[in-house]
Amino acid sequence: MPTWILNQASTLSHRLLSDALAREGSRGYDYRVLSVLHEFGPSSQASLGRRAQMDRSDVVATVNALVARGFTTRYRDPADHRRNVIAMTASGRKHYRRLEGIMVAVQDRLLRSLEQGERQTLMDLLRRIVES
Amino acid sequence: MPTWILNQASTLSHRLLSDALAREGSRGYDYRVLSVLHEFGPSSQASLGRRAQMDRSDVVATVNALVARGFTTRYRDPADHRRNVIAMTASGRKHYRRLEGIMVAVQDRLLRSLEQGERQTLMDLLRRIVES
DNA sequence: CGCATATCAGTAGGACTGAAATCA
DNA sequence: CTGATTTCAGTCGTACTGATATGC
Repeated sequence: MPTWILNQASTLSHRLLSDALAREGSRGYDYRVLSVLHEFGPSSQASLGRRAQMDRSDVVATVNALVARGFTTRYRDPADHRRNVIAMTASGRKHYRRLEGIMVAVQDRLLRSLEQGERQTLMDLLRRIVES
Repeated sequence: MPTWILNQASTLSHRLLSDALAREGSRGYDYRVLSVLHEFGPSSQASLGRRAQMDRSDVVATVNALVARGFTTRYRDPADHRRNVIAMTASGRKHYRRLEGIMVAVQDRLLRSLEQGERQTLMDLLRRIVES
């Protein structure tokens, strides 16, 4: 069944990913938050959640951990006191680059049995499912 | 990223599936165990686990629930006292048929934006990833 | 003995909920 | 007031581990 094979592929992907990220002491949520910060710069937690498609409460926990490790800062937004501004530190950027490398390697490991064109096709089909 | 879009598709699939199964008071594990029993007949818990790709301890919990609802029986295997024999009851078969219908409907819902040939292609690509 | 099986207790990460407090 | 934001304390289903007991 499609749902079953999809689940198996996703489980494999998740295992490869979290094993690899764990070697840097990180998990999926860490990478997702850092990559949004990399792409969009300093952001409120709510916007991190929207862009990384994470729940608000998971953003809190993830940012707690990132701040504790010195990878991001968190301060109240002077222009809107409801918001926190989360920003990457230099060491956070370094950590993000390491995670980026890991991510690229994992993509290749996951898709190694497919040709370039097939990888494109797969992405296209999955995207259409998600966007339906 | 492939891992990301794959994860999104799988999350959508999982949501459709568990919402639909929940309407019959079941979860994914229930269906997986019942479908193995349907295909292979009475089985030990270890073989259920191997065939449904479930952990031994999750099989225990799932069979507990299925027995409690009268969908399967569990008795010691007279030929090998280490084993339990798990078998579907009549009401279990009826329940399984309901779940089957739900599963088929969910596949169609999930893949509704793809043509028949594209569904085949997708399955083929995913299978090759899993089998790599 | 080694190995397979079943059970229990517990862990881990991800997705999510409800309620409370703060403030634009 | 309404609505957005942050935080806390949980739940849920899935996947998995370690230890124990039993019996081939």
